[in-house]
Amino acid sequence: MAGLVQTKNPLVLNLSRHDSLSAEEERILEGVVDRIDSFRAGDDIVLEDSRPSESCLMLSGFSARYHILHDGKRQLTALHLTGDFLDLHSLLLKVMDHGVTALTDCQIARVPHDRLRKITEEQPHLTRLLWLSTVIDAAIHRAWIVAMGRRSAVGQMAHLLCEVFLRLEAVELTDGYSFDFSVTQGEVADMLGRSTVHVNRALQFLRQKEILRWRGPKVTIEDWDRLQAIADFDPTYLSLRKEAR
Amino acid sequence: MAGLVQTKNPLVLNLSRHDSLSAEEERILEGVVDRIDSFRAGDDIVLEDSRPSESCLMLSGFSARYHILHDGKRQLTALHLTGDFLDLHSLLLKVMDHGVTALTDCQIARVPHDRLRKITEEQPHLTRLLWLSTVIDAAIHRAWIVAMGRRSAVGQMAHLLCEVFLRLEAVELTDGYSFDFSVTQGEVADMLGRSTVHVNRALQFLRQKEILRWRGPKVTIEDWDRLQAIADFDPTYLSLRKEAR
DNA sequence: CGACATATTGATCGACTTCAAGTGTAGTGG
DNA sequence: CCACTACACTTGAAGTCGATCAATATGTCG
Repeated sequence: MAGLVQTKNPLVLNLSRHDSLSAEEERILEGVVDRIDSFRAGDDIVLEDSRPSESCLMLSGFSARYHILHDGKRQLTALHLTGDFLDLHSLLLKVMDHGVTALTDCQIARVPHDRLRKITEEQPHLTRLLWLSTVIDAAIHRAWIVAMGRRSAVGQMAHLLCEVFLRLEAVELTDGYSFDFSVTQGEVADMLGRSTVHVNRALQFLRQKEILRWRGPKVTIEDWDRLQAIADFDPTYLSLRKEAR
Repeated sequence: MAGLVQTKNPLVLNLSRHDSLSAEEERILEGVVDRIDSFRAGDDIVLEDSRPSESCLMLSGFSARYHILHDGKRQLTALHLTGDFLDLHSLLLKVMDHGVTALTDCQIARVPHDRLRKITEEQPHLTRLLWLSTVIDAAIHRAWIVAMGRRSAVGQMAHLLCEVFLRLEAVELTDGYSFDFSVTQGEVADMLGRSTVHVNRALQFLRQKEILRWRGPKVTIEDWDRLQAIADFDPTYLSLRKEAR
């Protein structure tokens, strides 16, 4: 269970990125997590069409929302890393419109819906911050739509890497411009909506231009400015500024 | 101003699609709309990077969220019709990460953020329903991502039409399998992330197979079953069932 | 009618997919 | 320590989908 030890509750860390929390609010969030579960890479964490009675918070690893089409094709619609909720929206949607799969081994904390519901009854400010986290989810969806629709494969790849870097940096999982991102090119292809071969070639392009290194799980951004330029990247949508919400 | 007359407040109609409202809640929603504004096709309703102090609710017409890339390409990331909020998320995001443009002439109701905020302080159930509406937005985003990434142009086109039909039906703007949808093929192209020419050809395919008719603003689905089949369409993500939230 | 936007069509081009090997690299068991 | 296996990554070739370019309708509105 190495790597799990954290000073603060991950939910506190997550929400306090966007606004300050009172001591009282922190106390409440401490009590909201039920138990912790582990998953192996490839496991399903949440099933499509299920009706969860708790939501899942990532403590470590990477997971992704996915859809499978009738012809067997898969599309990932979101990537989750430490601190992210994977299915907070199930509190309101009731029925999952997608599954969630573990891309790497990962640990998640279970947050029972009745406790979240109690927060919505009694803690308006915390409720708004939880709401905010689903709204940021949606902003990321929009950025993906733009990238899929109107960027080249290389631009889209670069955009994803910019996003992942900043999101990991926000939870202190980067080391300079390096970070662990142990997903396969096939999985990246399913995020981008492209073929594995093409993802491979986009990465080769970025490597050959000395913008990126990616050996095994370790990604290093060698030229952040050019990566951003290729991606036409604007980080606004990640809402990484703290302000009163 | 024809067509505006409605028995119920549009916000009541919107939220009561997903759960029942008390008389008290309906009364509160009646008082939440400030004024009504009109826009002409092509107008910007909300600007990217702005910090709105009110959110906009569609009363009539069609509008869309959009992003413009550095090279001038445009991608629409959401389509809004009667009853939809275009920027409810600005209540929490504070800064708009996209613009909203009027695709047709349209009327919108302004809902001041301070009144919405008051609801979040005092009305947990209404707050959850507002939250739900942003969460459905996100579910639609995911459906678009899947369609862009893993469906053919024809499948994607069919999927969009299935979605628009059901959403319009939910607000009683359909007439059997017909509805008004006066957007240009260029605008559809910007929703799908494809070229105008290709959208034209996808539509011709659907027409030639006698699945669809589309003359001027009027769309008629001639074969709903085959349209759904081509789209591989599952309406779950639209959350069109009423249940306790 | 003229002006302008939108829709349609054809031809060409290129990005990306698919298919099919081949090349690591890590893990397993003898 | 060395086969042997299993993935993942890489590469090349061929094919296709969809983009782009360029005309030509068609339609609408003043």
